Amino acid sequence: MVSHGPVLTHARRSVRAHEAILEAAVAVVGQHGYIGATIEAIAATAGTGKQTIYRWWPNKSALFLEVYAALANEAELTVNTGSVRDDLQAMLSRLFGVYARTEAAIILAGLISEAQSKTDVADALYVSLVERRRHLLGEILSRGAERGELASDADIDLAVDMISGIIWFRLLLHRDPLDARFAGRIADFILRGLSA
Amino acid sequence: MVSHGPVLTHARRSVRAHEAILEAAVAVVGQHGYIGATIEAIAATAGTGKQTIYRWWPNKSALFLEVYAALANEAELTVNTGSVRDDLQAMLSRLFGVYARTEAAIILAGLISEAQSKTDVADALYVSLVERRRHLLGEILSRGAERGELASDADIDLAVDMISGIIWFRLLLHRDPLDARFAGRIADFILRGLSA
Amino acid sequence: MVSHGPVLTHARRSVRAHEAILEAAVAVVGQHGYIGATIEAIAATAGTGKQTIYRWWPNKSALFLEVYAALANEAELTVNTGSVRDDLQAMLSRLFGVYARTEAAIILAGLISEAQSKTDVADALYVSLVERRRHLLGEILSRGAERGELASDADIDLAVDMISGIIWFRLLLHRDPLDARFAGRIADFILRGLSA
Amino acid sequence: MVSHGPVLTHARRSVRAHEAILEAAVAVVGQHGYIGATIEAIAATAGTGKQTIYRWWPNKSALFLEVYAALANEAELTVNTGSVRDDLQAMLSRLFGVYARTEAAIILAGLISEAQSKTDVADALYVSLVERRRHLLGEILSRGAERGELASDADIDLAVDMISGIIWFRLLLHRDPLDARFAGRIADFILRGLSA
DNA sequence: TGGTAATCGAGACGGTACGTCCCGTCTTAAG
DNA sequence: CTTAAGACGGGACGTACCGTCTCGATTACCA
Repeated sequence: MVSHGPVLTHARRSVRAHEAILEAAVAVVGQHGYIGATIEAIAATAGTGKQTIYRWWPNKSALFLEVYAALANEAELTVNTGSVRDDLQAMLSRLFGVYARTEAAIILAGLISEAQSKTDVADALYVSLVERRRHLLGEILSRGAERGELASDADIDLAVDMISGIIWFRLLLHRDPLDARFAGRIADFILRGLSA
Repeated sequence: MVSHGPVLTHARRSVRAHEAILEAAVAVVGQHGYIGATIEAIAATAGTGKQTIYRWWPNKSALFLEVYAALANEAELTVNTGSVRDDLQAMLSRLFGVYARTEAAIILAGLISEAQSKTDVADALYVSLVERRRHLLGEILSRGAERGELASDADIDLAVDMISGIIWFRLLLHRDPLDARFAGRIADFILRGLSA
Repeated sequence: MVSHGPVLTHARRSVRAHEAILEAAVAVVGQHGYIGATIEAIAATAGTGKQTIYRWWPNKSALFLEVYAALANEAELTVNTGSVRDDLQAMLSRLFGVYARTEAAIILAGLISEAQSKTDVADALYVSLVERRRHLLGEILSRGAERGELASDADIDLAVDMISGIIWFRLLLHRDPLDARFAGRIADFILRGLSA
Repeated sequence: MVSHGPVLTHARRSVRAHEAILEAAVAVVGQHGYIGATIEAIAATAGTGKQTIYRWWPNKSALFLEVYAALANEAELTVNTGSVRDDLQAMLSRLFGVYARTEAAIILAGLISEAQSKTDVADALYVSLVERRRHLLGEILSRGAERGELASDADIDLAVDMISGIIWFRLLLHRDPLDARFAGRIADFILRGLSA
């Protein structure tokens, strides 16, 4: 006889409500900004009770961390063309597409703001965003180094953060566009910075 | 043309109250974060009435824009050593000092967050921060270009934003330190990126 | 006419749950008062699901009407000593005992309060309480009248309500005690009021 | 130089809001009963913020104690005709009028219910209602005793509570009317009960 | 004696109201 | 005319319960 794990004899999380809440959060943050996105409005938009939100997320940041992850699914950013320049160009273009199409930027800015005074938000953001991004970009650059495209003393770690940094900077100031041409300029600059 | 001078000389803006409010804003934002820094708490901490705050600043962002400007007086960042590397190193070290000693990062993150959905905040931030920083860094790099330290096709504009970007990135994720060594790595990378 | 008897005889009302709920209701009302006695708390105390309560009682007042009836079983108040004074004294003493030992007063006050705005509660209370009490006291006084203990023009109906009234008044203000001595004073006063 | 008492340098209670709240409380309790009379609904009806209610009354019972006092101004019940019967008849008729015209009964029942589990409500109710009523009725009967209308061993204290009791009983069961005829029956019964 | 349907505990759900905090406006009396 | 104080109408907070619902598990009759 085989144990099948814990037996749950009670009603479980409603898929419908869960999805409605995530969608409503996106809609409301788009209309009223991060600070203006109230749990009250999200619940009303989603057609759920407030308690249903609080039951599954301890606070607004936790909800929006999940919303952000759903919007900017960075797992889909992996590329491998055989050239650092092309990899960077492709990956950044794809990333820019996400930011252009979604409310990810507004949410990101709000989360960064909250992270300044809430350690748990900072931790979650670091793990789900910084480390993931470092990993993705690190792989591209490491492969380039192995192929001999980069200088032996290249500061890869710094390059990785510089890419993230310039994107944030442009993204959160939303003046100049994040487009394929900009991706190309970044790739060029980074390659020069990593060459001998 | 004749200057008539002030006519209504009764009880004008109280210097004491003004300063107390700015100081209280810093103190409160340090304790409760940007979102948690309420006008109510600032007024109470400053020992003023709420109305005195609303009389002189239209809203929280306006107040914190002034607080930020007072903390991070970027006018004091001008340097001119005769070498791009030394200029960068010096300027960044000085800037990092400001961020290390003050609540500027928390405030900056809050303002960026609000800028996502409030155009006036975005505008003010752009003028008082991005353009100023671009001007300062632009001067350093332009002088270097004139001296022939940089490649003729160097993407100076991008380099300038990259420097701002990496600083924000590190600053707002507050994990790895912003110190003189890091300033050096940035300077090195940028110089390589701008060379032939 | 043919009785078909029960058709659906599967899984009937759980005696254990029923009793546990009544006991829990008494316990909770004792701790938190009538308004504070929530179905949620009663279910938790009884160790049942909320639905089990709602299955058998339409609302809180219905539940507490049953609880009150179980506590203050007025059927046990019948007496017949052969003297109005002794009957009254005995019956009231017995009644006071119930009120002294149980949470009946708290529940009664809550039901009266709800009866002000809910006709069905008012009706139930009238039938199960006022009429029953009038009947019991009425019998005592009628027997006295037949025996010639009372004046021929005695206002028996008013006397009956006066007895109920003074008890409520004392009971719900819970300052002065409801004891045998008090029962005696009531009996004396009523007898005088009903004499010539 | 004369001290003029404490100097209050701040905004004071709004008469308009205060009155609007009391009136709204009456209106809402009339529509939804005591338990159903929510602070939220009262504030909305009064056109005030909820906080304005909570600023001046700690809870619902405190508010309704004031409302009850305003409705049933028992100070206006004093009478002195020279005869106990006439005094009682007049006073009760006047009191019945108040109860017939206002929501006093619903409020009273709610307060009595809350008094069962909240000592402060019980205390307030006792002082503002029971003692006041005892005093008023006590005076009528005492004067009668001095005039020799009553027996020397008359149980005046009990008579007083009996009058209050019978009124509550009729009032809160709201079946039979509280009218002048009923006032007469009470007066007669009480007089008999207090005679030799 | 096994099938089966109502009942059970548990608790998620859409709601309403709670009592609190803060918003931005206002009123007051003192300077 | 500004100030400190703080009341005001309003909106959102996060929590407690409402009464309804769904979910396996249990129960106890009936075939």
